[in-house]
Amino acid sequence: MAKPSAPSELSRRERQVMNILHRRGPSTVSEIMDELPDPPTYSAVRSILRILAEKDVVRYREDGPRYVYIPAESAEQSQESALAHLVETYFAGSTEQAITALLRLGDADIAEQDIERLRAQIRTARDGGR
Amino acid sequence: MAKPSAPSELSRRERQVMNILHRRGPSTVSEIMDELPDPPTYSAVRSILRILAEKDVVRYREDGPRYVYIPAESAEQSQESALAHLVETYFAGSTEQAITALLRLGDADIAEQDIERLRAQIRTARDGGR
DNA sequence: CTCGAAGTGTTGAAAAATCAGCAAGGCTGA
DNA sequence: TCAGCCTTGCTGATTTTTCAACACTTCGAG
Repeated sequence: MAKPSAPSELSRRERQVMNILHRRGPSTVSEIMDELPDPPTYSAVRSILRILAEKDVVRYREDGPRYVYIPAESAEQSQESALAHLVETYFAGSTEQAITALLRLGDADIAEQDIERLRAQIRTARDGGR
Repeated sequence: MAKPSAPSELSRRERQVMNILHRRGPSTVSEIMDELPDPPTYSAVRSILRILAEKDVVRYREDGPRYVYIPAESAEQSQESALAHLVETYFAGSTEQAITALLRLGDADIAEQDIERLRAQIRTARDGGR
């Protein structure tokens, strides 16, 4: 049944819509349209959603008078594959480097030595876990 | 001078090429072509690279007889913006949740209690840094 | 020197994506 | 009730993306 295929297979607008759905969770056409950059008409947004539904990457259910769209993959699956792809693409597969960068991003004021300490502890935890 | 604009502005093929560049670092046209899924002809890949260069998202330098392409943004900048976007899109802006997920991804054998301990320490480090 | 392999520059056409318009149905509040 | 508003179903055209072909240059082997 047509696996969701790689995310890189989605077009630009399709990806924008999927990002919105991942960020917001269940959303109506209007809500999606409001968040799109350079928003096209209502009809155009609906066309994109129709295509995404055909590709089985979104599902929808009726909620009273309108449709509510959600990603077909579970949030956990999406998070996992997105993280895996990012680590592979930007950090040469090093989860540790990614975590370090994330720590800096989360709070730029963390002292360097604290980061070093955390990295060491992460390493220890990993070795211990093996 | 035309800032690189959002990555979501890139088309599908353009994005695929950028991912390859981020992963491999400096690459020739042939190398990029080899890594593309459903690789088109040499000419087609060159066209994409030409457009990316016009958009100022890649640069190239001559290396002997051929061109070597690299992303215009520094690796650090790219990592940072990619992480920020991912945290925002998939983790509701919570760096902590993202780190937790990353720990699980990196080594599924880490014991739950170890993860909890790390999370607590991260929180402590963050509060201390403020 | 001559030939072939490997690159690049450019152009234009095929394919895909994007978008808007129109008709019709249902809900809501006056 | 019924008028206005919001939504969906459908269709076709415009714009963008994607791709391949051709001509020219450079480098190195024989």
